[in-house]
Amino acid sequence: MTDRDESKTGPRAGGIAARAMAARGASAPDYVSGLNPEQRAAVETTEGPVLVLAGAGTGKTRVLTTRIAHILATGKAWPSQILAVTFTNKAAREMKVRIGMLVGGQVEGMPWLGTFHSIGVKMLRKHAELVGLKSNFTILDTDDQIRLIKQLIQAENLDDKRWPARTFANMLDGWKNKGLEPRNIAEGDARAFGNGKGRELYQAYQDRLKSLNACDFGDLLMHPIAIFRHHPDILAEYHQRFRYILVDEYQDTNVAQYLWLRLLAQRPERDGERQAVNICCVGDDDQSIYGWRGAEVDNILRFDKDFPGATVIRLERNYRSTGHILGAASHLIGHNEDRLGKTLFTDHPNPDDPKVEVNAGWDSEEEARAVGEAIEDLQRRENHNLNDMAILVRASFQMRTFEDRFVTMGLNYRVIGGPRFYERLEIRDALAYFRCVCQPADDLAFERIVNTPKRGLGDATIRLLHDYARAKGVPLIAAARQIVETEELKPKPRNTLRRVVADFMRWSELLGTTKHTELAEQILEESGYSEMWQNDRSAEAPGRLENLKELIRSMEEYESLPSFLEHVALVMDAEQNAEMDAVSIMTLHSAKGLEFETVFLPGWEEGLFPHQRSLDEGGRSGLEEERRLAYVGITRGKRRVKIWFVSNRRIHGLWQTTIPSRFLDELPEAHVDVMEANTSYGGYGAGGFGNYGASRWDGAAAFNEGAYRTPGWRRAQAAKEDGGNGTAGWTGGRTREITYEGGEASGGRAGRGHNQPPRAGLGLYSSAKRGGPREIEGELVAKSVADHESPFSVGDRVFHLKFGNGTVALVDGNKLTVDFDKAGQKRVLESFLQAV
DNA sequence: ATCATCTGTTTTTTT
DNA sequence: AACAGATGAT
Repeated sequence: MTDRDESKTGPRAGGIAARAMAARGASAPDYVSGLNPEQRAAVETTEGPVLVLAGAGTGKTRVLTTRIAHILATGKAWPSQILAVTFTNKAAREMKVRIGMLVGGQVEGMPWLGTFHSIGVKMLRKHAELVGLKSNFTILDTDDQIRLIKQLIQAENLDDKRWPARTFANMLDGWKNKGLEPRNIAEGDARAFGNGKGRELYQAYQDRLKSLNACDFGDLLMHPIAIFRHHPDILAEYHQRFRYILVDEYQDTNVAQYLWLRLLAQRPERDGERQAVNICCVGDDDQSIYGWRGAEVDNILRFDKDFPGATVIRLERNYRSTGHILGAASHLIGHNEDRLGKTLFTDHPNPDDPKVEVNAGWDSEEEARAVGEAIEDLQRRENHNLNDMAILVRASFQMRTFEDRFVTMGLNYRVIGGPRFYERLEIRDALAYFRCVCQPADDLAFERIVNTPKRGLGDATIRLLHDYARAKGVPLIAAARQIVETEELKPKPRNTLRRVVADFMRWSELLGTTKHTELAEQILEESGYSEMWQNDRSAEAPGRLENLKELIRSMEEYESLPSFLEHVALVMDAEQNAEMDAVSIMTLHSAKGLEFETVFLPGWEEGLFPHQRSLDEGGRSGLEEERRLAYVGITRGKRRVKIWFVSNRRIHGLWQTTIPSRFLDELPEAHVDVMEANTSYGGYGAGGFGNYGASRWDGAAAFNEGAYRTPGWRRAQAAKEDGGNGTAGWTGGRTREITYEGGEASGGRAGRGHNQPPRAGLGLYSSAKRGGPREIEGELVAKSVADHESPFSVGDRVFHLKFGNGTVALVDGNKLTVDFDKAGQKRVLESFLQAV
């Protein structure tokens, strides 16, 4: 190990260790005083393997950070001797801040606290030559990766439509997540792609990466693993260095990460004795939500075997949420079979706390509006900060509706993990320029910008350049430099290319001398890239220029262009201004680890949540992962959780009727309030979701069978039969009309009839008075659907809230085919139509 | 070489 | 519906 660390130089004055030691009290240090016994055990059991099973909100991060502070304070290790791995950059950042708070001041000197990937790069930079890379290798992002794969597929003379690069990229990712090299992948997998050329493509891809002096995300783990395996001396150095290893979110580690960790943690025997492995993994099997990305919950279950004699500590005392929220979450997650089984509890149950709310909406727009109103309400009436509220969605496309709504309302919001700064077109272009300057072998970057802005260097020229480069075996930039001295190109492109090459050479020379921010600016100016956007009259051009400025600004904090590029590749996410008061909108996945006073959970509908794809691809375990996601969502809330579902959602551009998520049925009545505006509410089991969407049951036998054994479901069934012919749900034609008018009346947004606030009494819960026809505002809600006697017949003119006017073309029970004047022919439910 | 139009695909989650 | 990529016209 060449870098200097504190084990050699001693604690620096003002360094973290020094401060930690100063903070240590004579007896029990005060940093443990606020801990409960389990937490304290997790902090103080520093020696040997420890597995902490930490339920949501049980102070997991606190334990981790305090443990580190404890190790430092007791002088067991220097900061540089602690390896602390987190799953996300956000988590790493937070840990740094919190350790800093414990120890006082900023954290410096924890060089090995970071994500698997950032630590991986750090190691790889040091030993790059061992895997055939140079220390300044580039990290490819998904976009580069796909472009490269596409080239390879074409080079193999495969049809790139039949064998999409994206698919292969996903396969690659899967293999690397499992720690598989080309020779190790399953035969079947290898044959499954590109006419059986999967393995060859993988190998070709790796070879190409090497010649580009690049690696992808997976390699940041794969390469270190290979190095550890083939160079025991290097591994031994790391063994010696890392006295303590801490791993956050252990349930989310994949096989590659597991192998990497195990190599670092398992020490060879010495004098017949296993050396102490001071590894502490913290996780929660109930929050394992990255199975689709190769995470193996199994890792957490196997901990004992990997590290014999492990101490297992359970944290079940929840400090975050109310009893109702915990009750709802626990009951829901109880439906999972594959779990270690923890039960969260709180010391402060309070029956006055608000129950978990379930709300119904007509469509996604109404949902957004209702959520917006609820937010304003909390703001106004309860004086809540927007910062204390979050909307957690299953899929990012859901965010847009909320954004649209909040913009018109003038409500501050902040999208977390949305379209990423560094993924924007202009940013990627600019970065490509910088990459070319820093890494002359970066062909992908060069290709990206040779003709951006348009210079007249089209396909033909690039192809020639490519061939030339391949023939000479040099990178594209080098080839370009040579080719302009030959007669290969026509004069016009040749001169243009010569200018481009000259530019890059000039910039490269400035790299060492000019300040990097100035150089960056200069590159964007001289290349004509800034000008390109200045001349662009499109609406987004000014924003793009602004982003470019922001890019330069954010470079200030880094010392050089290369180090900035590294940051970008790893983080991909720019800091957001956390200053202003704003509602957060994010996916459930990115919400993990966070908490909010109030949490909104929209989109609880079958197909969206649980997501259809999880169901299709993951079967039961897929469903269980979705349920864990729901659990994560609910447990983000400290005081209020408000769930929404709607009956219409636009998917792939067309409106679809949706039915409520099965997860709603899995919530315990005792902790849940079904928000209903109207008259009689007969309990949500009885009145409720079961009845909703009765029309969907027509062919949905599967829906009735199998998984549905919950009390709520049975009640729903009972109610359904109870209602007998004619009272099932809201399929009655008049229902729509009533709700429609209700919506208009209080909706406050005329002209958009389909928008309608929840108070209008959708009949979604069918406001069950058990056993009888239901009434809403004095009107009979349900009509017979049993005999399917449609009020419509072929040729009738009808109106649909989404599709507008049309003519009935076919009647099939309560499903009608309608030729809409504008929207074309659609198959719709009778209940969505009104006679005109 | 570049632009316009047409096609097909897409939308789960992320380091 | 929105977008990317491909194709054909200028």
